[in-house]
Amino acid sequence: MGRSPCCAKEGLNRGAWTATEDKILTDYIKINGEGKWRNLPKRAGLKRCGKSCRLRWLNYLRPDIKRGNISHDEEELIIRLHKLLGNRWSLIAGRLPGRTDNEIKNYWNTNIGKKLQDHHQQQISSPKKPMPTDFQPIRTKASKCTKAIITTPEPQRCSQQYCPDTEQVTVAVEPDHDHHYVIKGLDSFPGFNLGDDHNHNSSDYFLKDFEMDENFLSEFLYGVDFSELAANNFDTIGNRGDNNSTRSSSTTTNNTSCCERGYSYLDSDHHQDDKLQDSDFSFMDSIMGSEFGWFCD
DNA sequence: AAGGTTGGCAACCGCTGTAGG
DNA sequence: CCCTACAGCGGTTGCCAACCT
Repeated sequence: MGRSPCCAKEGLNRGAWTATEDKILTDYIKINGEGKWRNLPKRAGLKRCGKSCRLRWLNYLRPDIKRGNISHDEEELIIRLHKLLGNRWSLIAGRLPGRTDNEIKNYWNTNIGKKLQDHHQQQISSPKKPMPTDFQPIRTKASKCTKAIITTPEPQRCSQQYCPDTEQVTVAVEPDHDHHYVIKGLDSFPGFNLGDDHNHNSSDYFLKDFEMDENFLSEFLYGVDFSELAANNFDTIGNRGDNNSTRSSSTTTNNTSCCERGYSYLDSDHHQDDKLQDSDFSFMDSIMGSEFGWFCD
């Protein structure tokens, strides 16, 4: 039916796995461990291709697979991660213990994606609640942030020399000796020199866009326990009594788009510590937004 | 009751990145 | 540097049960 065989070899089983095949595969992996998928079928005595064995193990037979429906918390987490990561199902699954990329992908396609589509249709016919205007994840094939575009609500504050046509300023972002990403050269932008001006709050400035190369995002997210964050209430990401995590608390209240509501780097309280700390992901709630109230209704 | 339709999910395909020779 | 094998990933397909007419 249109689908060509996974492995061109004749005599290999295809389609649904039998209980016997499952047992053979499970027993083999228990003894020999995962990996070497190509040789596994022959060694285990299975008439399957290696790819098929790997998939069956990872998506179904693995002992740590969580069964049952996706919970509300998990769903919210999936939405937020998808907003951040796009269709990087394996990355999303990595933050949901016991869930597989395939499961999340299927869930998205059959539930969440449809809800979003329905909501979009509803918005077109009778707009009620605000929906993110740029409902697109940020670029995900990225690994090192090299440039950031910052917007200010007060364009006139920005020197023409640096932003001749718009309210935007592009600055360089470089890793320091501790591998923290630092926005460079802000002091040279008169409009952003906040050293003697403490009247600004963190909602005044926004990172609008990022220019990144590979791995930046992965490094960025490394070590964040999203399941824990989910369990402790999404709205408090980065603000759970952590004195160093106050940057974004005031950035989530306006109605600007999610990108424009990105991490406010120029918080006057922290201008002397312009670093993205490894453990400080307080900007996440700004990036991912609190605009999903409409979804939960 | 029978046939058609839909939705959910498991499995497959093809592409890509990476390591090793 | 090139080639090959392998593993992993995301998109797509097919099966089947539930639902509808």
